[in-house]
Amino acid sequence: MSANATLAALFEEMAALLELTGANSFRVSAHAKVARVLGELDADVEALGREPGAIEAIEGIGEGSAGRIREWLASGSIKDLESLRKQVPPGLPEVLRVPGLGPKTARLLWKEAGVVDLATLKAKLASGELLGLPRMGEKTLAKIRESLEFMEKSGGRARLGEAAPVAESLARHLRAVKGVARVEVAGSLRRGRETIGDLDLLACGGDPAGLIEAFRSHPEVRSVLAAGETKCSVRLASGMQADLRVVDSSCFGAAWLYFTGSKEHNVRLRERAIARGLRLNEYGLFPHAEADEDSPPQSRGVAPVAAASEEEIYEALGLPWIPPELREDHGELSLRKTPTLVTVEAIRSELHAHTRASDGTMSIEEIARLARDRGFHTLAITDHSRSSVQANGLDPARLRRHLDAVREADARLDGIRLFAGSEVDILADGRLDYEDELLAELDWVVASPHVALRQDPKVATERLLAAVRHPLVHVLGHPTGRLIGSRPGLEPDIEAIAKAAAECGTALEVNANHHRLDLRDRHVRIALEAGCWIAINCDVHSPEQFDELRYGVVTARRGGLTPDRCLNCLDARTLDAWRKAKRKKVHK
DNA sequence: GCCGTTTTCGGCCCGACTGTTTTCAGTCG
Repeated sequence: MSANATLAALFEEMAALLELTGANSFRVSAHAKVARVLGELDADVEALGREPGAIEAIEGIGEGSAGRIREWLASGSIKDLESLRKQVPPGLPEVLRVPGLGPKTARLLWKEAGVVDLATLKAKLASGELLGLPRMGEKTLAKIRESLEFMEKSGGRARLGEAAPVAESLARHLRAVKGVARVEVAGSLRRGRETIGDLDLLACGGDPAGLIEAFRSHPEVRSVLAAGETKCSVRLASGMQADLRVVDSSCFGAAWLYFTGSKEHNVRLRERAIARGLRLNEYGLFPHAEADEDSPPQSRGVAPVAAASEEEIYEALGLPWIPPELREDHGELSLRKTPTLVTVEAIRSELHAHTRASDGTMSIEEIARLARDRGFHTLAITDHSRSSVQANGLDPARLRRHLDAVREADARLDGIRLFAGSEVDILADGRLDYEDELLAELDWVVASPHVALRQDPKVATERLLAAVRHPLVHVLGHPTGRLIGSRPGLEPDIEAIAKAAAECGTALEVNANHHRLDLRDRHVRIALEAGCWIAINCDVHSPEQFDELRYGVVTARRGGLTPDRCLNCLDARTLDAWRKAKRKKVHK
């Protein structure tokens, strides 16, 4: 684990321990913020530690935390953390992860009932001895039991590609309710995060009670967690939680903004509102409350400055509309105008696809026709190379016959250009899986790591650098090889890879498969800052995988990708020229 | 603990829902 990730985990732990010792809540959230900032930091905190003042310069990290970070970098431990660990049972922080169970309750259970971890919590729930503690009635205990059960079964977040279809099914179901004007997805799904904790939907128009009734009666709903007049939370059969809010159409924009988040982005907006003498909530942007009025402005009939659309709220705050994918408090509030990010519609080619020759399910002609039907002008056929035995990789003789077949199809089919290429394995030592002589015969080379994905980061960096600098490679495919939720993959120095890729003109791939999303969002940002070309590829093996494109696009958008830096947005002639120029450039 | 178009002290985002309350604390997003 990198120093950044380790320190993020330690600050996360400190925040939890502080909560459990009953520390000031602002102190707790300050630690949690330091953890978040460290986790998302692009720069290496170890390197920053060597520059005086560099750690303190990071927004959200003050003198105290910077001191603790340096203490850890120098000694490998943090005194304050060690002392907190002595005050709290080591298993207690995991009790905080039980949904519905917060710091106050965890502390109560610990101090009053001797709960020290999930195991003792479970045992004491079973024995009935928790009943009768302050605020611990039958219903509360039943909810805790249910939450524990849920944690054991599902344990975590769903992948974007699994959550999105479920949310869309719920939205369609709600749109069929009589009188409904609008139903939209919000939350981390709208922001396009690679994993989703729960689904957020927003609706307006029609009868709120009818909407809530329709929501809780969707066939996927297993239990209802809460249902009020405007809000309903359910647990789905998949274990995921889904929330619906019903709002008035006059404040739909404020609600959509609010429930899209992120939480940190919202906090920034509210701070900005206050600085302008305004007050922002999910009902709108209002003139700030007078000192003696502490009830919400909307309940006093105060007219909002803006509420109906997100655009007018941002405008009233002196901001351009910010695409949801950028709402993470990563500096987006300093944007002067709305960036033109890449879209699914702007993608005109697929540059990484497999046929039956290796491990795909389609013939050359079938996949070519599908690509053409989707409006693509170019498709790169890139079957696996010989080392990928499990994927039926092609040896040189088979590859040459396959190239002939692709070129024959290219000549025969109208309306689509086929590149005869390969997805060539980057071997563990950085060599490619075919001789240069053969690679030179290919129109298109995607080089990807498939084996030795637990390499030391320094070795992995050298390995990928060798592929990026190879004169015959066009694209570095799924650079880290990670699989979300199941395989961490390589941890190369992405800045070094990006720098080399920019110099050599090699494109870096955002693999759109929802298990991969590799490069990930923050890597895309690093690549763009270095000046790289990006390719968004579905890595198609079967027809439905063309539909994964949107996950790749949204990931690239989160990294700030504009169409002018995206290979797949080039027109056919320019792309072909890029392909040829790429090899000439490096051959010089 | 962090931070600064009132500030180096005194703030720090805001409302819905639930359960156990007889007016509200706790949790969540």
